[in-house]
Amino acid sequence: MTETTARAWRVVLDRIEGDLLDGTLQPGDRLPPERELATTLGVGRSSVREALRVLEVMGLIRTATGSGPKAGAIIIGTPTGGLSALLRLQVAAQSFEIEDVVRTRVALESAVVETLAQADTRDLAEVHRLLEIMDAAALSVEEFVALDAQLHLALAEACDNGVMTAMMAGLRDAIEGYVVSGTERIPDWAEASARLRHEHREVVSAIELGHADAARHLIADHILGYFASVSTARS
Amino acid sequence: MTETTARAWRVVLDRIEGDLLDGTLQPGDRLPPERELATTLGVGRSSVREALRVLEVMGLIRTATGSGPKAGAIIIGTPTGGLSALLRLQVAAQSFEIEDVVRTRVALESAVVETLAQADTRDLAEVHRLLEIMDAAALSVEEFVALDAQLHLALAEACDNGVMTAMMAGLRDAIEGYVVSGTERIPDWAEASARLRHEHREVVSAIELGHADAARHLIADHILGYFASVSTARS
DNA sequence: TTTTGGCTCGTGGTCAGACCACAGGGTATC
DNA sequence: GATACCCTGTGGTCTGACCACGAGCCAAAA
Repeated sequence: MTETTARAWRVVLDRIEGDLLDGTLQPGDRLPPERELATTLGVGRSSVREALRVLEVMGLIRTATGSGPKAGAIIIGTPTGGLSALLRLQVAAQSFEIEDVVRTRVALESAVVETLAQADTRDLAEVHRLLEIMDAAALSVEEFVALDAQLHLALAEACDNGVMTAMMAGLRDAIEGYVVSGTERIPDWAEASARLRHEHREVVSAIELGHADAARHLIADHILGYFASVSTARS
Repeated sequence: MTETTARAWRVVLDRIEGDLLDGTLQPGDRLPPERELATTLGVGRSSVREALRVLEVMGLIRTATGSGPKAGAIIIGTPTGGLSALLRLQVAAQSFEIEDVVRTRVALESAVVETLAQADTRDLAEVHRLLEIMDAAALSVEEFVALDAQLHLALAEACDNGVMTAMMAGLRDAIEGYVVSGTERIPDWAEASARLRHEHREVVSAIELGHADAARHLIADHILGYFASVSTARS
């Protein structure tokens, strides 16, 4: 009864979600061609495309033109991009406060470092590699910020939790512009970056010593401290 | 030059995001009509619609037919729905593990209760209301699960952090099906629900006593305990 | 004058058809 | 046997058309 009122693209979306849930569609599979989906579901091709567009932006499918096995719409699982886009847009639309994003990052990263500190084994090779790079070279502000993002992301990835990794990346992305523009308010960048690098190493040390609580507080102070220094003068 | 390679709908999406960022578009504003956007940006109306569909699913706009001030596409900020849809789909596509979702919930809710416990003032009226309801009535499993979701969400809302609230709601939504079907594996539901209710009250007590660490551990055990009891036999 | 009924118009929702660009595979040619 | 060509299937896009809906307007009726 409500099927007639349901919008056509939602029919397509629900169908695909259903096929995903019951295993009809698996990661790596190809979706039927748009034209076929349209006739199968009794909707127009444009409605199918609207649904596919949503799936694409959310990182569920990848589309390619041409022919062959690599063409068409293929189920993938790259949640990071979609999460980033969503959070970025919500920040742009002012439905998310920067402060709330930062506090959420603190919550997630505290859990990350706590988990890492309590783990029996951990692979921090990438983290150490980034620490070295950030110390070695004379970096521009933009390069430093980019590496910093990579470092925090590497910590999340070491945790081997796809959800947390994706969320951290998304949250970071959402406030990327704010972080970059915020560096302008820091009077002595050389000193600030030295302090940030030192805090990074302290966090990693705490993790490797298994000091979970210390790591939690260090990372929280690290993040909050940076944003406090950046938001001194509120416009 | 790359404008020809950039896909048309992305042009629309980028334009709207830009207008959002520089304040040309504000929450509550109406977007130009689809046909006007199409001619303005030099793309087809279908491409405009694909972009608007993405914005709608992400919770950034609300569309309505008809005429008058309430019609058209209006900027809103309801990130919860979009986040839920995204996480739900990623879980369906098996790019998110249930276990990772649960652990992320633990991380966020730990932070929530810690923040509440450390706060000078807090409004837990809704939380207490839900606690009463869950104790008073003889609830079906579905009702109990729904109320439990509301309770956890109420805690997040008491924290006054839009990002965390949206994420918690989304994470909970994503595994809703799993939670409901998991109740079947619990042999003695009456005993289990009594225990869950008791744990809820313990958490709230710890918050109100200002015992931040205790609250953190209680909520973590509460969530992890439930999922451990539900996933005894892995298929 | 006031009310009421229908009319018009602008909006999103949908569909059908057409064309293009692209990539792979098959086929004819050298 | 190797190469160049065309054929086919795919997504990407545009155009035009129609529908449903809702608000505002205007004329006819009370």
